[in-house]
Amino acid sequence: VASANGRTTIFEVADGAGVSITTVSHVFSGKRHVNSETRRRVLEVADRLAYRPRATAQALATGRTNTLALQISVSGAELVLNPFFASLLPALSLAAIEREYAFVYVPPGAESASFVEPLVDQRRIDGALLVDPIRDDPFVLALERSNVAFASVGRILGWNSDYWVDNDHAAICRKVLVHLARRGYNRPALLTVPMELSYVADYTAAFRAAAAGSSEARIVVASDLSERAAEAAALESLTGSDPPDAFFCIHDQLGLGALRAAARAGRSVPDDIGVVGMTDSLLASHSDPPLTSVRVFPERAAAVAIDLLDSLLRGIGTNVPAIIPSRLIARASTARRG
Amino acid sequence: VASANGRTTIFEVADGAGVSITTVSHVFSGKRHVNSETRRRVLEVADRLAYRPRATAQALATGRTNTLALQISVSGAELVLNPFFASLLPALSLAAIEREYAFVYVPPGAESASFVEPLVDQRRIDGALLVDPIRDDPFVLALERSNVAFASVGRILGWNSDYWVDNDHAAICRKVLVHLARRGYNRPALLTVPMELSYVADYTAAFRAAAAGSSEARIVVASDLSERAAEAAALESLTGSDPPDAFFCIHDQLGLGALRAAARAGRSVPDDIGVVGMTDSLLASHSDPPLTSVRVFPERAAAVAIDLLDSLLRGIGTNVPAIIPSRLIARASTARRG
DNA sequence: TTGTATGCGTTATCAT
DNA sequence: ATGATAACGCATACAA
Repeated sequence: VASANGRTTIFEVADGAGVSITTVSHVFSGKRHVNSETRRRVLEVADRLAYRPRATAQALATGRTNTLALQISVSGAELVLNPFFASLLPALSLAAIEREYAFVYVPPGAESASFVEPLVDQRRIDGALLVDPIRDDPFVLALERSNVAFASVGRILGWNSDYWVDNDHAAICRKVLVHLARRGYNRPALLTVPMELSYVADYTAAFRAAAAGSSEARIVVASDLSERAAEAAALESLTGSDPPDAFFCIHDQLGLGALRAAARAGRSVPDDIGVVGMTDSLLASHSDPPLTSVRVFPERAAAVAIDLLDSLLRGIGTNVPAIIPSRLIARASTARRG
Repeated sequence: VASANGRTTIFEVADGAGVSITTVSHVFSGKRHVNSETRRRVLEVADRLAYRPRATAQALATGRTNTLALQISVSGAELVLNPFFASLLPALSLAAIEREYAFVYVPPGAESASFVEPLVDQRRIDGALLVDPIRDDPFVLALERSNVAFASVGRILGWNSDYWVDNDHAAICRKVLVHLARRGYNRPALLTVPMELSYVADYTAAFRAAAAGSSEARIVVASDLSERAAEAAALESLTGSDPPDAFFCIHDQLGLGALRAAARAGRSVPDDIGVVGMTDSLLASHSDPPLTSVRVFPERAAAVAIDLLDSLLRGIGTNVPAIIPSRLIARASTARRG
């Protein structure tokens, strides 16, 4: 019993079935045809001995580990609050499973530097999937240096590649602006943050493009993604000259800040000020008033991203960047009366 | 250049340093003494050739992969809302890194069944860490069947093991009841859910134990972890006979439900009804009124858990279950006047 | 359709 | 203090 428990090798199966290890190998890999009667015998013996090819031996022989690395560049409160990220992890791992990859999780930031070295240099992974990657992250640098393949959800600013998927930020931006205009908000501001992420850059660009022709684009920058920072920045713009009558916030949390700023400035939401958030997190439905937000689809993005990486690793690289559509969820924060 | 890029083997280093591969191996493993001058030469050559021992070859030779699996049994909204879980993932992986383990993430539930087989049977992992494990989960069953070592955060109900860490639920329960009593709430109810997790069972037991002697323990069971379910259950108890004057909720989200129930029953919080939540999530500080809650320390739990698993894998198993302390954060929801 | 023999890059067991 | 060489368990080029 003890010897049969997982310690069976290809030799014992070959012996038991009266064939060579080559045949056993091919029965499991399917890489060459095996007589159906022979195959049946092999499988029967393998089943009886609870045989499964050892992944470590396969890895040494083939040079491939069938393991991918995953890094999500955001962490802490942002990760907690954002259903896009929270769903992405399980979704990505499930998508990888279907392609028979195992998944190593890599924490973001400088603290992961010591992790990156053994992972990349010891060749424990075939490739990596990066979510909202940052150019100077130690992991990204290591992948680049060691020439390990990767794909990303969100582009890497300053890096040219076709291997990424993303939400359709430009379309989202247009959709939101149309929504606001229909409700009579005609001086919308973009409430954003100074972060070096592609989606941040995309919103700024899309907002500018949409505003061109009308007045100058109102862009309000909060110092970070916190509600407090958003409140301060929004309040300043509301009390300044030419105040906006709506905020399109690139995260729900910023939206909460905008709501508070409106209250402190003595304006009512939605009558005086409209507020739109992003990612449709639980904060959006629980705020007062509930926040109009944009729902994104992490499961879809995950599946597409793994597909992309898989075909890159197998050299079937005819893919192009993939764009995932999203959906506007209208709530009270933009339900202006009359 | 191309040949030197990560494809260097122990042979080339041995050649370059004029020693045997045995010596090179020992320089890197430290498993036997090497003359300091020899060591210096070896390291110099290794550095020049960018040599790192291949993990796959090490794994085949030693039978150990230096990879751990991690499974968190909760997902979706619960994972999003609960800072304990959200911080646990990065914290666990960092703790694993320090022990030189890579980390494979295993999604919870039946969908992971197809994942579990290759991971466990192909011996890709040395051991597993389970967070709030469930007895019938395919992964847990596979580990058991294949005799793979594991430790857990939270016990597995119906499974006897010393390899777990947990928050000090009994102490938390006492702390909360003392807090409520001091504020004059003397008919507290436990608001819980019917889930087969050790912490759920622990709270029920601790609450019963604390209530013994006084009146009978008031235990209100919501059908699930949602705010809506909590509201319904709490409302029913408030409108029944012998209504409670406080709710100790085993999750912040249940606390939000209790707040709504109080409002619908025409009671004010905190004057008529006190409410306490758990895990001190962002929902707690953002609710109206802000929720008194219990802060737990995932980073600490993570480090201890990895330690435990590591020593189990190395056979240094003198460890005992570890209990992590927590902290009560008092807010307006229990700030009864007078 | 199947088998033989070599390679994958280490670690570990003996030697010296 | 250091070496030679046999595992480790599979995949695969070459043969038959």
